[in-house]
Amino acid sequence: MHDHHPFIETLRQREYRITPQREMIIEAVTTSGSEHVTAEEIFEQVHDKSSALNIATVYRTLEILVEEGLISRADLGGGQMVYATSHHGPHIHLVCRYCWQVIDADYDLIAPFGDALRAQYGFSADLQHLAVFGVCATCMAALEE
Amino acid sequence: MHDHHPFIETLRQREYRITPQREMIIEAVTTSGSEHVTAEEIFEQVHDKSSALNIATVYRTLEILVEEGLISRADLGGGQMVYATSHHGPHIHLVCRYCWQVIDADYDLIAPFGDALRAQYGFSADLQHLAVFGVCATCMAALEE
DNA sequence: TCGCTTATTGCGAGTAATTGCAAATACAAG
DNA sequence: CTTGTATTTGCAATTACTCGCAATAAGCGA
Repeated sequence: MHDHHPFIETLRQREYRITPQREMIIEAVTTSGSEHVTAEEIFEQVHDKSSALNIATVYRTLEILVEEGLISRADLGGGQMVYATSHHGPHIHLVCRYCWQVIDADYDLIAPFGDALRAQYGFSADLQHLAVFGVCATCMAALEE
Repeated sequence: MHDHHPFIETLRQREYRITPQREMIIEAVTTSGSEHVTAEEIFEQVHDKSSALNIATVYRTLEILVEEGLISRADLGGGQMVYATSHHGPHIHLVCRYCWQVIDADYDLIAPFGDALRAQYGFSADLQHLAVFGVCATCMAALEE
């Protein structure tokens, strides 16, 4: 019983059933070269190898992985959610709503805010993969000209 | 040529054309009793009085109002975006991803984060109507039991 | 190994929001 | 008031995602 991937082992321990679909999706999401993947990209990557997969299953599996804290999801505004494995470490995305450029910002900037929410409201905010919308320096300069 | 609503006047000054549809949508979004409205609610409210309106026009008009800074939009996670007029004042929504309860939090908590982003990255973040996802105190207690 | 139970999948329908394009119309100029 | 034209609208198609339900199959015990 050798499972090849720690995510599989974690899911098994938490009493999820290990299906070929889930194995393929986990394989795809964790071996992706880029930092962020969309559900559609995962679907295509897996579908190339095996046609036994439905897009709804991709969404449902990613949902489980997010709930179990193995991956994180962010809305970068391009009309699709993006997913990242948690071992990339917490980070913030600053998304410009004019040029759609994404700037990666230091997580430490938002950490005090998370602490304050926990202290004041008992609320544990998901800030490890936060997307913040706004206007970047370049576009701001262009607007003010 | 008396326009009744400051938003109309602002749009006219910025060289948008004033159509009956835009007037009705602005009327609906600003006279709504509740703090947040959805595009669908606005559409229904206006459609009751005049059938000359399409849902796509509602979305396009709201988009303009957001871009012009007259209203703000937030994704509270229920599958629908909610809109609020800016004069309600800045506020944060803490959305629990288990029970979907929404807690209104003090804007002052997030203000230092916005300042830091501006200082360090020249990025002007839209934080005046931010939705933050996480787990509320009640659900957290239930999970840890 | 063979069933049994229950989680999971695939499929199709449904939802909120966006977009391309032709028809309609706001508004300025004559 | 009429005309010209660029903007805006309505419509239909499309996208990203979700959901209900019947069929399938994972994992357990015998």
